[in-house]
Amino acid sequence: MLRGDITVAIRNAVMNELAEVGYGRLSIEAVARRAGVGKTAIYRRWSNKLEMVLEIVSDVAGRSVPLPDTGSFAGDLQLIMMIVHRALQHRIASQIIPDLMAEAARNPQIAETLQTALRTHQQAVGEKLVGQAIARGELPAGTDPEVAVDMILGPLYWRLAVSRTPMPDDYLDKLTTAVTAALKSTAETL
Amino acid sequence: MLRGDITVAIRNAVMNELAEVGYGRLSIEAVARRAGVGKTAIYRRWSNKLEMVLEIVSDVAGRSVPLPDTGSFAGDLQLIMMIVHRALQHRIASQIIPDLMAEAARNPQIAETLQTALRTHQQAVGEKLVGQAIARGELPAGTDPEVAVDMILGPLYWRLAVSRTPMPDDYLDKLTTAVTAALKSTAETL
DNA sequence: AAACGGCGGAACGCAACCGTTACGTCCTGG
DNA sequence: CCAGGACGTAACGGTTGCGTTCCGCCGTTT
Repeated sequence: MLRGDITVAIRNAVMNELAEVGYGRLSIEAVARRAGVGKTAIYRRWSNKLEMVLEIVSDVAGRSVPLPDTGSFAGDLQLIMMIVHRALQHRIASQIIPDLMAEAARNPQIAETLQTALRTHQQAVGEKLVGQAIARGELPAGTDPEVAVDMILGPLYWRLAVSRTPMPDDYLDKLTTAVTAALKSTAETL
Repeated sequence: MLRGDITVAIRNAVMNELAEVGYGRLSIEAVARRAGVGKTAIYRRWSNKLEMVLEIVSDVAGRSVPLPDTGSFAGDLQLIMMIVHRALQHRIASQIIPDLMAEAARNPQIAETLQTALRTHQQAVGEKLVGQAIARGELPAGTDPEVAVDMILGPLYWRLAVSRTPMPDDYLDKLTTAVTAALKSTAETL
């Protein structure tokens, strides 16, 4: 019975408000103002700020990225890099994600939500990527998917969401090369 | 004329409060309460929350890490990894840093402070590290110090401050090996 | 001994937000 | 045509924090 267009307006308002002021300073009243909506409309849908944000964010984050399978490890890696690169370049995402990550460090409920929304999927992609590459003989058998995920996401995240330094055109290529070399080397130490 | 012991109490309170609730929710009153101090004592030293936090944080962050020179690239790298690892494992640091980084994305003044306090120094370390390694012939001449810094800090930061997954004993070793291999490869693509 | 000044404590007026309630409007379905 | 329900608006009492002011205490300095 709740009107869909209003729910959409609220969802958008939450995302934008989250990007602008962060979770800590997000207020229901500001969301209502921004959405052009009464507070009542919000409280009719969620019972408080945390529940509202978690539901909305996990819904957005849950839209899963397809597992890559381009036929070669280099192709898969490049694809993932580009997807993450695009995602982290979105103004809203690049504001919200670090903010929620920081918040997750002190709020177990947020942590758990992000965990299930992101990490589970992340892990699956990592394992598939590495598994395929090993099967094709492109990576040594002992390669650790966990390290792989860190090596792939870490530098990109650092650069785009933390350091926020402008990224030269050839940067992504360099990074792809570097990560490939890095992963090939990890198993050799065993 | 301001009493030093009280200044210290306030500084500690700010750091702890920052770790617990984050910048967004940090309140002067809570700091005063925590430090066992009147609000007046705080306003006598700083004129508002932002100024207070910036002064205190940049003071702490400014304590510079010595430039590494162990004689070999592998040694330098391992040393840096361990230093960063230790730093990011501190309860307070691992809470405050992501929080301020997120805050910096929307507050230019915070961004600038962190920039001068961290990035400048970071860059110097990166350039020295890579420069030494190139001089020794351990890295190819075209190696990009910027990529190097991202490859070194990115995965560690991701793991310790974002993902917060427990770290196996051999993880640092694996990472060191991987990063070394990664950096050796980057110049080859030129 | 007296003056100075930082100190904690308490209270100030102001603003924002919380979560709830009451009201009047509008749209929809029976 | 009428009932129901979601809507926006407005107000509620309560809480929290701001930045300021005034007080009385107490250790230093002179």
